[in-house]
Amino acid sequence: MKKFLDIISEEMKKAFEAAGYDPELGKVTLSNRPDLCEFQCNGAMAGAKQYHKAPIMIANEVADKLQDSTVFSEVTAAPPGFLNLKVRENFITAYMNEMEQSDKFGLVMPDKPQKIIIDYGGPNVAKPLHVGHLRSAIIGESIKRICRYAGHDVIGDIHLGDWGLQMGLIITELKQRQPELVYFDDNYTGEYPAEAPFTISELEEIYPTASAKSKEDEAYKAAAMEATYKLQNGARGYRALWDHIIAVSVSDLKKNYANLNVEFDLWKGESDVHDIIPGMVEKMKRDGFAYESEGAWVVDVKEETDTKEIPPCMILKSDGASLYNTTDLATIQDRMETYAPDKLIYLTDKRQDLYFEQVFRCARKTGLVKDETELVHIGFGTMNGKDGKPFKTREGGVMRLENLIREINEEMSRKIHENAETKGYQIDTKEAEETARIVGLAAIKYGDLSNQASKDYIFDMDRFTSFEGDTGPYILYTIVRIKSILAKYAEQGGKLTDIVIGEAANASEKALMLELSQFHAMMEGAFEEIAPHKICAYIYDLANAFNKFYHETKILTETDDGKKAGWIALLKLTKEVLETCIELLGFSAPERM
RNA sequence: GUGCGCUUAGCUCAGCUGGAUAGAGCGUUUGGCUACGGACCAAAAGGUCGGGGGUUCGAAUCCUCUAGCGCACGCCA
Repeated sequence: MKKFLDIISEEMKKAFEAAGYDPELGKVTLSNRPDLCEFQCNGAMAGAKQYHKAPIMIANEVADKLQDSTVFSEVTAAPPGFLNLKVRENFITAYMNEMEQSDKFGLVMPDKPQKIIIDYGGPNVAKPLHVGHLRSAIIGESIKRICRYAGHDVIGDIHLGDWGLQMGLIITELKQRQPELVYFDDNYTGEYPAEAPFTISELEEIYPTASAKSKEDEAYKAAAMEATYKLQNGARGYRALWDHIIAVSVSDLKKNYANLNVEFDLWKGESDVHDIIPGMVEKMKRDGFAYESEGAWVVDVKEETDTKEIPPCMILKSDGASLYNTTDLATIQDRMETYAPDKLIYLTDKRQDLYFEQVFRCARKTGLVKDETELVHIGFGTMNGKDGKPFKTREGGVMRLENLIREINEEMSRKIHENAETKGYQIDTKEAEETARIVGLAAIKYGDLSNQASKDYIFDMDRFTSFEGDTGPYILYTIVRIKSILAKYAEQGGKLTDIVIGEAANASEKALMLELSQFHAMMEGAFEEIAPHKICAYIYDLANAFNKFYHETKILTETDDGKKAGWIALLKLTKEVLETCIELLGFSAPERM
């Protein structure tokens, strides 16, 4: 169905045309003076110059044409030339009922869905997730869901760091600790054990140890580099060991991401494109794009219109080894060949802006992607502590993600028990724990997503976990409250199906409907601008509109059954929209809290 | 040095792509509970939108200069 603003704009455009003016002037926007009107049109002022007429005269003429409009109940011209609008109750109500009956509330699906690959997460195997991985996961997951909801064919790829020196370091350390393992016996030809010779916690301890040793011990570092080389060039035992490392690490990662409600469609990594790198590099050399510079191989990516010097994109280091760029370029090639996406979206720290500019230009120039393939880098800001500096533990170290989640959950759990106590109801520990997990996740995600992704933001535990104000828990509370009313209504024998929203009886009810009617425009904006924070802003407004309506309206005690059913229908639609939105943000609401 | 980004209420953030009196939340002050869930609602106070100049009927928004802060600038990822 058409966006509400488009429908009423059409009505306004007809009026401009009927009055003898350019219909394009009839664009209607939300009112920024809710005390005066619901919607407004500023076209009269924009057209004043063109028609050599005072804007108020134009506005008056247009308003005249709308006096018996079926859309507007009120059209008034206000100096210097504003058109102040109110829509008819039956008109907005019909729109509400159409939303309720339509799939995705009537959101228009694209004629031709795009194939979109989103590259987010980006953890390294054998290293625990820390707070630095949080934003990529949260924002990426939400963008994936938004694109999918908008009707596109979306693939989320975690893009594991699974092929670099870190793997050689781990292998080297393992060899030092357990040299007797068959993986290190070059003459071994039998099957390797199915069981990994280490657990995830051992693995997580091995890497930092090895990394520290390599920084102090040259010989150790050389051994690690050799191990990396052997692994990448097909040493059987190392490859078997690598398989174990990946398996142990990935199963742990899956568990951690599942706790965040983050799911990847693909678990590909750097290792998957290792084999196609030589061919890709050769082709770039052959096609004359790559040339040798200071011993390394690079591709020029500067353009005439640049206001700054863009350094060339390096594809091979002077020692002949590949680097981050090489892997990313090869991954682009692989994705184009395997999935032929229309769009590639990357989520990383915004400090990589220039880097991705180089990679994208290089991919375009060397023909890895088609001209029409969109390459997008979403650079997000840093998550800072209350002091405005990058988030750290109390001791000053990097905080592990699971510790952060645990702290949030403990805080949530405390509040839930406290609440149950003041409200005087029993809550068993298990339910409290589960609810704390759900609400805690909403607190973290909403706190992150409600800010513009590109900006740094301050992670404030007290603020995010608060049930008041612009927070995840407040949104959930509103949903839970609606659920509670709907459940009571059903208990009293009320039907939740085949009910129709009635005409608004008061201002707050109409305001709620108007808020609901903005869903489509908001979703379009969130998708086009890849901006989850727009969803947050919307549901916050929607929750406020609902709470105000709720406060003024006694629903269950209403004696007019038709009226009551109409309100229930409106509540149901509100709940569905809210739940859809939080689903797109990547969290959900509990049954009670 | 060059480039990019940011600067809006005491604090944390919006601002629908140029419109009327710049909005929320937290905090502060005040009012509303036999509760369809008060984790709510209503109201007050709080601003030279970093600063200067320009574009025009009209600027937080566009242009320009400038200050402060952050970040990035070939062999890390």
